[in-house]
Amino acid sequence: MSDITIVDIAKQAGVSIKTVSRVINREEGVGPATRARVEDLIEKLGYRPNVSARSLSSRRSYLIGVVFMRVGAYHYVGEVQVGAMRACRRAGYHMVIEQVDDPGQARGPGLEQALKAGRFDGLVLTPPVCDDPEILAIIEAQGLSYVRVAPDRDFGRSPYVFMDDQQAAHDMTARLWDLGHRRIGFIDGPADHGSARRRREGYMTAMAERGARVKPEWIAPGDFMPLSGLEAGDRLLGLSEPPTAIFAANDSMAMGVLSAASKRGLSVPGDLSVVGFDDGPLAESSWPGLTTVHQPIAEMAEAATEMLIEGFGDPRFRSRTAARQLDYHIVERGSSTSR
Amino acid sequence: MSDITIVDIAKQAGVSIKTVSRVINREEGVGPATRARVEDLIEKLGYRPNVSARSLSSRRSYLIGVVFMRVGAYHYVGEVQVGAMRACRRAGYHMVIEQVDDPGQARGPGLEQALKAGRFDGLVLTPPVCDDPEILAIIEAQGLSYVRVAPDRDFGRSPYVFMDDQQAAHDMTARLWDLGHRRIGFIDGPADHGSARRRREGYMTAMAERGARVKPEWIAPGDFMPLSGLEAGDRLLGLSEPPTAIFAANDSMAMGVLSAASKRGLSVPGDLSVVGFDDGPLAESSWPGLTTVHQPIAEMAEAATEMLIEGFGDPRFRSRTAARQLDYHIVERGSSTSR
DNA sequence: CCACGATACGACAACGTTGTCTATGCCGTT
DNA sequence: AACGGCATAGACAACGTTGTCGTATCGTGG
Repeated sequence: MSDITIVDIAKQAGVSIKTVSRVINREEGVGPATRARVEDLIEKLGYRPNVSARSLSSRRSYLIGVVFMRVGAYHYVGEVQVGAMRACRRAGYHMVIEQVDDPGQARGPGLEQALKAGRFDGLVLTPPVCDDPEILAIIEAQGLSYVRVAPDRDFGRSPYVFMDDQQAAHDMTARLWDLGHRRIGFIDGPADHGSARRRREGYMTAMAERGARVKPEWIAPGDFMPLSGLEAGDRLLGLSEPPTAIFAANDSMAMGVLSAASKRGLSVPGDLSVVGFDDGPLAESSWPGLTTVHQPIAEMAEAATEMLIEGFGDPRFRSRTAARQLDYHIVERGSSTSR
Repeated sequence: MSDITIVDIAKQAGVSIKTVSRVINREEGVGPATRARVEDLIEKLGYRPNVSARSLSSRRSYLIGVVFMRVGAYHYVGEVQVGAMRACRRAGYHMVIEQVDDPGQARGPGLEQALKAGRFDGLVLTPPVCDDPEILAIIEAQGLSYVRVAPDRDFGRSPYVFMDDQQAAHDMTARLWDLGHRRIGFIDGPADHGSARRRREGYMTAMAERGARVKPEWIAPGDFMPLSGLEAGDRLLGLSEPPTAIFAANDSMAMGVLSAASKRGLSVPGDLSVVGFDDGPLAESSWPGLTTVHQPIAEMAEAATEMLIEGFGDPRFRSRTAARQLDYHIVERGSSTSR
């Protein structure tokens, strides 16, 4: 760790520390010659401002917290981190991750302690945490800035970034229909997960628009984990009139359906079409490749982090909310075909 | 954010701020009565020490950096984070994640900038980053503490946590042999990945011990990604004398092998036994379930973080290295059977 | 040539802790 | 009674920045 401080730079440059501070922070009021001299010296001595001192004085920590729960695929959280990190690095921020321990005791001591330490300039909240009223209450009580990714409700409560899950699921269902499928099964996500709900609604709407009567048993419960996809697939395929296509609310569960099919000796897509949602790493590596909705997870997290750094999410302006919508697209692979 | 400081507590308790500081930090030299009074007041007013001030004064940031690269399964990084977070929370630390941008330009500006900001009390390095000489050089030049998880070389260079990959792969190979398999294929990991190399060596040793001549074409290249497992599996199964069992160096690639088998109409484990390494979420959700080596990833990261916080890894004592070994075990599922 | 505003910079006090050093009181010992 | 030693506590100066405010210096218009 370099031991040189702003004082050393100031001395050697023959200016006051305040002037050096101004140069560092790109403030006005420094002549071009002075500025150049100071900058050279900073470069030459390899000076780095001390973050703690800076934080103490300016009351900003340059720390962004990303809060999530590990439900379903690790992929989701991974992509969120990738996107948030891009935005953080661009702006010279660091990214602290805060994991919510458990769906049940969401506000376990861990998270609450961490939030109350008061270190964060702002938080990025991802589903399903972004819809947890207890957690939101804690955050707001702290007076923290936050931006949400794909929230499910309280849209006026904070800025957020989203994509149209419902429309995407609608499109996907329509595509299966156009391929000639009429008995289309759906595997649901966790009950309290907004995206899951919206995907189900998109499926329902598309079916209803086409005059199809969706039998209750066509919708199987799932929890976004692969195992639940296997079970749900097993259940659907065991019906007296099994579906000819299954739409899983995420890729992991779709993978489970592939397993369920192979277990029963059914070929995909010959005997059964299977489609998913996410376009994670599994989708392109399965055989056959999985037709799925590409969700721009990293981009959403990046946008949210950007908004946070730009000052949206500040509690003082919480009434002025903002939203950014990103686009999805369907990726056609081999797991679905016409009937 | 609470605006009460140590001064407020001191005033109300009728003691000096230093005494309050002592109570907070559980230092000696405070009478039981005084201590109780101060603690009550802290509790009552909801006082939280200001982290920046504390860092500035004590020269510790209470920030641990976890450095990784997203190679192969997201699962690995996820588990690392889970483990490191457990240790961090126990000790009141926060966890900053630092992603290495790209294998090629490992020390992209992002990571280097982040490290040089000098915020970290210490770093946890995971493979393959923990073996990157350039990154190690940067870290050591900064005088940073670090502990490595499953390093591949330079064992005297820092403390580390590990498990015996080679022995585990040896055991797994032996188990396949005992099931009657003689032509056992192996799918390798990335070339520069130490764990991958050790697993291959375990396989080679076990085969050699049993007098088996491993044909070069039995070892197929892979990169820990599922797609490479599919390709490698395809290749192995296309041999004129295909293996009766395939051991993939991780679960993701084993999943690819399952796909390759199903693509060729081979049943697992009837026509082919498949085993993996990791015991990630995929292993139990595939059909059939994957026989694999359970790797205690979270526990290794937790142990490493603990060591870091306890002061191992301090550059002043770098010569006094320490190592902790954790245990693996083989999880038997349905994907392997006797021949 | 003067007044005046703009520009460029500096002095100094925060920011809220911890580290170091010193002071006080009380006990047991001689 | 004097003393040493320990337990307890406080005073005060760091720590390295930024914020606020003040002050030279300079160019410019009248």
